[in-house]
Amino acid sequence: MKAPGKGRPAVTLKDLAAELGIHVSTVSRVLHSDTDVARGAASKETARRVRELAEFRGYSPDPHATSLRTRRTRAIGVIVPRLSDIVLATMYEGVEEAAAESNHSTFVMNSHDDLDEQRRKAEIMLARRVDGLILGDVHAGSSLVDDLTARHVPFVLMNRRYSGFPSSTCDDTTGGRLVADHLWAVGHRSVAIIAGELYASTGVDRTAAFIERWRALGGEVPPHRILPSRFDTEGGRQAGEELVRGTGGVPTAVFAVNDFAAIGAMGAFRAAGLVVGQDVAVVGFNDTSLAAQLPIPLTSVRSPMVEIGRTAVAMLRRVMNGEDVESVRHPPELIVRESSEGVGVTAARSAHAG
Amino acid sequence: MKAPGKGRPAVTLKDLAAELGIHVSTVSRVLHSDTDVARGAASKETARRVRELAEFRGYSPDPHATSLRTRRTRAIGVIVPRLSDIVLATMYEGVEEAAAESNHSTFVMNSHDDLDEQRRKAEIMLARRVDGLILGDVHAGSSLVDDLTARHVPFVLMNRRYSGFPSSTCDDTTGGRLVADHLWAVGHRSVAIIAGELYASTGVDRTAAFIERWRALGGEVPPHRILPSRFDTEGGRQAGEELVRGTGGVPTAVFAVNDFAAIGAMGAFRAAGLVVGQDVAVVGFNDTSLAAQLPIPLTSVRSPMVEIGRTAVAMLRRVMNGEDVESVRHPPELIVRESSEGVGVTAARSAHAG
DNA sequence: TCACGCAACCCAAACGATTGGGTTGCGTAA
DNA sequence: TTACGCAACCCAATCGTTTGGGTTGCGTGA
Repeated sequence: MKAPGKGRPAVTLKDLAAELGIHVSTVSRVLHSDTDVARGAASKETARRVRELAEFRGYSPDPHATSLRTRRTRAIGVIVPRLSDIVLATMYEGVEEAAAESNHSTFVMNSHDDLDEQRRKAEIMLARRVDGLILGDVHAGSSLVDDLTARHVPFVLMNRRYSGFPSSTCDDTTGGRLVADHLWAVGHRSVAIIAGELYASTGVDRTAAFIERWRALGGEVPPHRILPSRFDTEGGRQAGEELVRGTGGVPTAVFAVNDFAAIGAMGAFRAAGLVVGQDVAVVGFNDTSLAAQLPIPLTSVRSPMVEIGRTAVAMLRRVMNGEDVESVRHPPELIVRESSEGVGVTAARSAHAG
Repeated sequence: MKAPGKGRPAVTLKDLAAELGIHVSTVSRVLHSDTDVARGAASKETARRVRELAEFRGYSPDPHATSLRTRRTRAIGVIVPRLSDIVLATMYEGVEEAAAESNHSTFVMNSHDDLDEQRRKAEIMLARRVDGLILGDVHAGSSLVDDLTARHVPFVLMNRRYSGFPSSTCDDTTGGRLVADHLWAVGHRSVAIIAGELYASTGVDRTAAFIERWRALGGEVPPHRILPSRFDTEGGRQAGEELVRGTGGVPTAVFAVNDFAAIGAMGAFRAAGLVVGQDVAVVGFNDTSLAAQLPIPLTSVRSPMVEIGRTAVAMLRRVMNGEDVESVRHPPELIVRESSEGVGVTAARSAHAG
């Protein structure tokens, strides 16, 4: 197989200037002004010739020379727990889109939700001289955000919030309430929560809001029915198995703060001989593309993931301009499907009867 | 909320040199030699002082100045169809890991499997002056690879192969055969294939190998039982619905070239009142983390996704060095689960009987 | 008539790092 | 004694852009 080898030298401002017989600074100014002539830098005619030649030769400014001179890179760094989590990958799509629209490039890195790795990755990005950071993996109580602030690094949070710092998230509080209202309305009274990681505001907020609303409705969620978990299918399965094994019987409804955890839990229930949607209702969160297509379609709270990513970029741009920004909590929407619908009533009723 | 504002100026070689009272070139050479002294650039004692101060001041070389001078960026560009596809996201994790180990950064972009966008993204990466490209989205017959070759851009392919160019992929041919052997052994004789996009070697190779092996075993796959599809759950559902609607009855086994398509198909079968694992066997591909946790665990072909990504980086490094490289096809492994196991025999038998 | 303004340019110093080629000054072999 | 080698440095050009500040030369108002 052929080995392509090195690329060829690119066209520079100097090349263009030489070919046109004018000075590079003139070329530079022309190519930077969007108007016809750059604040008197060149005649209309010269400007036209410059632009034509640049186009013809396929000139594209060297980003390193530019960055070296201007001290900014038009690059933003994004850190997420892991891109193989569809939720974060989708948010990143929004980030990439919005960044491209404002002529920025993005670097992404996985931190695997590890504190040391978060720091390490942030340092790598800063060493790359990114203009700002988007953190999608902030942990409750992490000192990283304080350090970044102290170092005057422009950044915003995404996905998870952290009080006192600007973030673009789903309104997880509303999301949790929607689920409580739904399960209550369908007739459930005995519920459990697969609550996610304790360091992630997503799981914490969804759980807290659910509980609060549930109480307001007159229900109760006993502590042993609130299970911290990983956010992936494996985590959901473990929590599901624990619920099946647990004392006091299986609840009639389970709220998993994440679709993947919900899927894992469904697996555990099924392995225990329970039919999801009949014996036990399951609700997830995020309404990833899988939810609707599962063998038993999953009720889930739809969060505007792409929009969350886009907003994060918009906010970061303002922060980089030194402006103040307010956090944005995007409203979610409950999508009811078979896993918790209609049949759920049966489970709840028979549980009451039994 | 506070607006962090701009970062502060970083330490430069000049700063270090001034503080030590020596010339910046000496500092540069010291910091670049891994040995005690740099080919006689400084005394042991000076070298020590330089390194100590650099560490103390937190010196990190400006990548733009370096790139400007050396004409290389230690950055590699990665283009994938979409990161929200767990398969590509996982391969990218391998890429990121391996790149970090050899001190390279990576840029990823989504092309959405659109030819124009592939070109556009590649141009953006080249404008960013990446040292090389990893393409995870090559289309059969695409001219992009030829153009890149003509321009002497170092690149390798990942995930999908393209004859004549170096690639790191799963051995999809073997994968397709494994599935054929398995379904045949379990007793199925009436099968269908949800074949994926026709421009992707993954789907094409898996399908072709399955068919070839199936014929060798004495079976047959009628053309109307080979359904091209998108790679996501929606695509699988559509294909599944078509199979259900189709003339000549539903096959007893279905091979979807992708786990997500398999999940979509399972949804369609279930909606039609068929029980997967009993009435119809389903096999997926890639063994994503979902497969094992589904309500009906999915038989799937495990492909070493992280390793495929890592290998792509290793290959690209060689290409960037001007060396020749051979394509690597990573061997897959069949993981049999409920969706096609045991019970499948029943379906096949009763189909024969009926 | 003459200075003054303005259009249309040019000049050169940065930005931070790398690197081929010096320049010292000292020890030592012939 | 002298030249030669070598260790330990320094010098300056260079990568491609940007940008504050010139310098021309021509038209024009007073």
